[in-house]
Amino acid sequence: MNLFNTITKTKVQFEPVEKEKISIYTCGPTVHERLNIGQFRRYAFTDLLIRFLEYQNMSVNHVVNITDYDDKTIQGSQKAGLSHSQFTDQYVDAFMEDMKTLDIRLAQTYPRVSKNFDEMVDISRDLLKRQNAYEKLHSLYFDVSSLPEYGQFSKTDLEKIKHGATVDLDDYEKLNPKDFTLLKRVRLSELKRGVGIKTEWGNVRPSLHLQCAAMAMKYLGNHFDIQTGSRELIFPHHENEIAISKAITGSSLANFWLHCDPVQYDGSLEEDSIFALHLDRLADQGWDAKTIRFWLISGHYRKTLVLSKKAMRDAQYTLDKINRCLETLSSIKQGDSFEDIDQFIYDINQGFTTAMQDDLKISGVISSLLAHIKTINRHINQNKINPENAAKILGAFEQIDTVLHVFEFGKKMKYSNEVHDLIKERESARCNKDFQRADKIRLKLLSMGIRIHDKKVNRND
RNA sequence: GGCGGCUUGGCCAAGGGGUAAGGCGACGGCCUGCAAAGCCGUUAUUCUCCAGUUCAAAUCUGGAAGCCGCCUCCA
Repeated sequence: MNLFNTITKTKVQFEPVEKEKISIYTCGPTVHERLNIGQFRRYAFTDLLIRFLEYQNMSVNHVVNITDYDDKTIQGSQKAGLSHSQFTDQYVDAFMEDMKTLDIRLAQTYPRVSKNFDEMVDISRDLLKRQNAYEKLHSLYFDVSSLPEYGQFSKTDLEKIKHGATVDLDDYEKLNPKDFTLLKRVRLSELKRGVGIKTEWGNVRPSLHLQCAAMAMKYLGNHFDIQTGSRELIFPHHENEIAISKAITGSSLANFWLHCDPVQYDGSLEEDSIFALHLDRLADQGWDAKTIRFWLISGHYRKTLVLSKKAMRDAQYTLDKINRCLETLSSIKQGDSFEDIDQFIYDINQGFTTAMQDDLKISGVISSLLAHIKTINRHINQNKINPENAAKILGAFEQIDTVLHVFEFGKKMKYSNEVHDLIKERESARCNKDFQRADKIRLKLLSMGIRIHDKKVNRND
C-alpha cells in the first residue's frame, strides 16, 4: 500500500515497524468548545485509513490525545465559572458523542493532557540536560538552533519566516523568536485558581507541542508507524513535535506523517460560518449521519473538501443510488444465473482494494462502485440475477462497508399500519384503474416521506 | 514579505507524455396508466492564461493570474 508521506513529500510504500501491528497517533481536539463539522475531517480520513488496514488483516493501535489543558480551556473554565474538569468534560463527552454519530472507529486510548504531566516534565528536564532547551523567567523554551535539521520536515527556511505574523512577540521572553515554548509559567491570576503544575522552575503549563510529543512517546513508543493530522498542523506543531523527539531519541517519532487538507464552506447551509456548523446543526437541517460521513470521506484526503448544500445533496444522491441497488438485490426472489459471477465479485473487490491501496484513492473506489452498480442494475432489468448471486454481491458490498460504513443493508422498513393500508389501497385502486385515487395516495405518502417505486420494492426515502 | 498547495464541461471529479473515466444536471429514447426508479444514447477538438521542449503536452519546463494553507501559545 502506498501512502503520501509528508516527510518525503512523495507516495511511499507503507512498511509497518512491526508486521501486522500498526501504531497510529492522531492529534486530538482541544476541549474548550464543540467541534465543527470541518474539524472532523482529520478523524474521518484517519478512520478510513485504520479501517482499511484492518480490512487487510492488520491490527491497529490508535491513540488520540485530548487537549484538556491549555490557554483556551483554562480561560474557558474561568469564564464559565466551572472547575477545569467540569468545563472540559462536557466537551470531551460531546466529542465522543459526535465521533459515535459519524461512526468513526474508537481509538484504543484517549490520553488526556491533564493526566500526563509527569512525562512532559520529564521530557523537559531531559531536553534541558541535553542543552536543547533553556529556562528563562520560569518558563522553558526549546532552542531551535540546537537542532541542525530543524525546519526540514515543513520545508521552513528559518531565515525567511516573518516573526510575529500570527502572535504578539511582546508576550514572550524567548531568547530567539524562532524558539518554541515547552513549559510556560502560569499567570498570577491562574496561580490563584490553582492552575499549573509545580516544577523546579515554578508553576507552569505545557505547550501543545510538548503535549503531543510526550503522549505519543508514552503510548506508542519512540518510533511508531503513522501520525495523522491536518495540513495546518505541519508548521509549527508537527515540526516542533519532531524536534522534541529528534533531540531525545534521534527519530522523527512516526515513520509516516499524513496530513489532510482543510474543509471550505460556501455559506449555503443556514449558517454564515462553518464554526457554527456542529453535527447536530446539520442533523437539524435533515442531513443523515451516513450522508455526512459519506461526504466527509468522499473527497481525497489531500484535496480541499467543499462543504455546501450541493455537496451534501450530491453525497446523498450517490449514496441513495447505491443503497437502492443493494435493497433491490436483497429482495430478489428469482432470476436467471449471473454469468461469471465469481469474476464479477473479484472485480468488485479488486476495484476497491486497488484504489484504496493507492494512497486511499476514494474517487477510484466510488467510480468503481458506481460502475458495478450500473452492471448490477442492468442485470436486474434483464432478470439475470438469482438469489444466490444477489447474496454473493451483497456479501462483497458488506465487506467493503466494513471500511466505508455508509451503506444500508436490509433496512427493514417499519411502516406504520396507516402506511401499509395506504399502499394496499393504492394497489387496489391501480388494479381498478382508478389512477386519480392512486396518484392522490402516492402524493399523500410522499408528504409522509415515503416514495413509491412501482414494480420495485417500496421504500422509504 | 517568505514557504507550500490547488486551478479539468453548468456543478462535482478521474487521468500525470500517445489523443479527455465516473457522478449530478440537461436533452432524446425504452419501460410505466402517469410518475418515480432503472436502462440505452447525446452533452469538453479541449484541461486558468502565455511561452517553450517534443513526432506528440491536460500531463514536462519557464512565466503570469486567481484561490487556499502556514509563518512558532488555534489544534
